[in-house]
Amino acid sequence: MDVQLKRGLLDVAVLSAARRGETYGYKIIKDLAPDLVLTESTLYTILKRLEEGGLLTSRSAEYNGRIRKYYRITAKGLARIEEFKTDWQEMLAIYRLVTSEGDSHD
Amino acid sequence: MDVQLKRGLLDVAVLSAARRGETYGYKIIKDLAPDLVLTESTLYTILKRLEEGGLLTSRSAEYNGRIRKYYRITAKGLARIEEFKTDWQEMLAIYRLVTSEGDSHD
DNA sequence: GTGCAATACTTCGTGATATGATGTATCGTG
DNA sequence: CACGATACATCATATCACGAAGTATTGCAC
Repeated sequence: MDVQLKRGLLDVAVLSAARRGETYGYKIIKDLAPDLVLTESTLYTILKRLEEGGLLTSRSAEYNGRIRKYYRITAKGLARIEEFKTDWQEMLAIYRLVTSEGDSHD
Repeated sequence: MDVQLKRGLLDVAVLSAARRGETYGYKIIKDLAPDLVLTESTLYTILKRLEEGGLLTSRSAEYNGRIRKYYRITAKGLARIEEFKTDWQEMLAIYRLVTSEGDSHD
């Protein structure tokens, strides 16, 4: 998929993965995998940004000898998803503009 | 609208503006204006990129004392729009993933 | 006839961001 | 022990949108 197109979905996709309950980076990658492919470096960059922005909170805990950083979505994160829904409507309008075959007006 | 979200549409929106016939920068801005706001610096950057990529061709001509650079879409540009339509289906899948309310409200 | 908005294109600098490469460390399996 | 999977982190790089600033002409109001 086109990188630029993907950009707008990355943040919200990660947020949505955290919406169903506490989760962690490696799991998010696996969970999104069928629909959205992202590498570790991309994901951890996003997680850091979302946490710094207050859209996610985290706690580190040891699990089976490995440290896991568990993320939880905040109210701000949920609000972000709602904003996305509004934005999507604008996206749809542009999508229709782009895909409307020359219906010859003007 | 969210900048990242907009990114994926800019190129194809500009291409679609050129699909209905030869057009030029300033006009594209006005034509897209209701649906998609973009400044001159953004648009001309995009036009340059699209031309360098062979998605548009241009010719400069004087119109009423001012120089206009007319753009025409190429086969490659049209193909890019078709690709976008495919990508959009993937976008839709992710959109549904993001907007599907928690299948169980716990 | 001067000022100002609109038309029209260009270039530069900056900030945001996705991603490959690389590194660290543990666990399970053959 | 070797190796893949699990798990997180950081750095360098390339791409890109956009504000700022510049150049130049037309047309209109005063």
